[in-house]
Amino acid sequence: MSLYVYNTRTRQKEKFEPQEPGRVKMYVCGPTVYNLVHIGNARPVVVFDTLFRVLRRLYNEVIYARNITDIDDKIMKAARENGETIAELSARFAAEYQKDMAALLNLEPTITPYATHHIADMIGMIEALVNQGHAYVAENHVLFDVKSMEDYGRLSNRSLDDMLEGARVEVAPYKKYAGDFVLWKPSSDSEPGWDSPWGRGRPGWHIECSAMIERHLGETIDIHGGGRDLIFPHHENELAQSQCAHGGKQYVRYWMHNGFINIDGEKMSKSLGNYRFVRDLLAQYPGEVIRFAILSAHYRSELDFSAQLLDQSKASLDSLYGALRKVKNIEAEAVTIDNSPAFQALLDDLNTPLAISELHNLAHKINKEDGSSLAVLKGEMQEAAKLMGLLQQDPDAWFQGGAAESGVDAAKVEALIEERQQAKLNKDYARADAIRQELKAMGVVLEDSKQGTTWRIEKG
RNA sequence: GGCGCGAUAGCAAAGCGGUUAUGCUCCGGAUUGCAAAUCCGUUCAGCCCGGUUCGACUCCGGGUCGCGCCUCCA
Repeated sequence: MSLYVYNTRTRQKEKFEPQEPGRVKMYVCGPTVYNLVHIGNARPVVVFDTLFRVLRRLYNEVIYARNITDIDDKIMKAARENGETIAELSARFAAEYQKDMAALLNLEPTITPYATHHIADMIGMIEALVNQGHAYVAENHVLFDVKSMEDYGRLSNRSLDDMLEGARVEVAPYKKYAGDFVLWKPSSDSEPGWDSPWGRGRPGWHIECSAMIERHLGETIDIHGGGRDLIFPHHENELAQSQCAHGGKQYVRYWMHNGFINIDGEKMSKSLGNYRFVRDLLAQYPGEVIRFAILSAHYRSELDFSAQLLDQSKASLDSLYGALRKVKNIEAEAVTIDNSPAFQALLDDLNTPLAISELHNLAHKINKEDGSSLAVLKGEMQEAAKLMGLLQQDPDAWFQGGAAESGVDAAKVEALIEERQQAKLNKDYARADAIRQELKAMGVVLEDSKQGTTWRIEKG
């Protein structure tokens, strides 16, 4: 029973073994908080939350850090436009982010470090790099000297010369070499800044993650995750900084990167104006549906987000919760899912689509069978689903969820069901059907069964 | 220009060198006072061209098409 993960560094699936037995250290790049987060920001969170759940099942101790970037030029710009400080703005959006991530049923990470709380750590690391000849000062900037590192470019599998050929950005004149990147940059009097050996300024993008990892997790961590686009330059540069600051010591053992989310077949971008904010999606779909949609494709694939995907996800969850509703009065047996196909699928580089299909298989068995096996099946299904953060609510709550928002009065529905029950007993089927129609008009569907009549909100 | 990814049925999406993926949808049947849910069954696959093999959706080569990254975008 071992976990296998695809390691970006080696470009193959590898057996996962933590550096310290029984203790896993994982870091995932969180958002820059200058706005509400979009669905693309949510994918790594959901994916690595699932990994976090799997790891916790396998190891005694899992330390999971997910940062908040609260100093950045985009934050400065947004704050200036709003007439507030970067602290106010970033605190506001960090809170909104936490709210959205909770709505998507993500667990709290063990640690949520903030960049601005680690300025001193960053300065310390930059000093170490300067002292060791891996960084230099030029025009109040401190730059990392990529040529001072033997195998810079290894993670993203590119040579320095290749990178520069396609570069789309002008090279700043103070750089010794075009590939050098900023560790520290000066701030004007009107810009946020911190005192440093190189004058008042602020950190470059990459140094925060390196410094926060060093502070909270140590020099070598097991897993570092994030979106595929972070491989270069962000993670390549993090790796360079940390490894050089630590005398060549390995920084990350397993690099994991999730694929992008597209919207109706197109990349999300400002120019296309097709950003999908999690907040807006949550107004239309339960968080569990959005989470299910994210997990319905393998994390390394691209995922096309569309209304159809969400509707299908909703339908699939209906089907799964339908089975759980059947056994809602049966106490689930505490089972070990070590050998369950769903768990095995997750151990194979987080194959969530396959794991979900196993959930369907279990649901199918529950629907079909009766008797003592149901308690075991229910236990297995709920345990497996829990590893993905799915199917943890009461089935009736699922089906009747959003009743209040849809303007449906549950008490009234119950009363009408009661009246219809009487009508049926009196063989007054005309009245019974009229009630069904009345409820249907309200968006309520009745389902008769041997155990009685249940109701649910019809998809709107 | 460099590096990399993908192409599976109406839609979404996996595993697998030979045996049903799975879900949604469509169609037929069972069940139901009616319906829903459920069950049973059926139809619909693997971009193109070669090669390896007894056998390829699965391995190899070539092509076509689509996509991503190449300094602050998850």
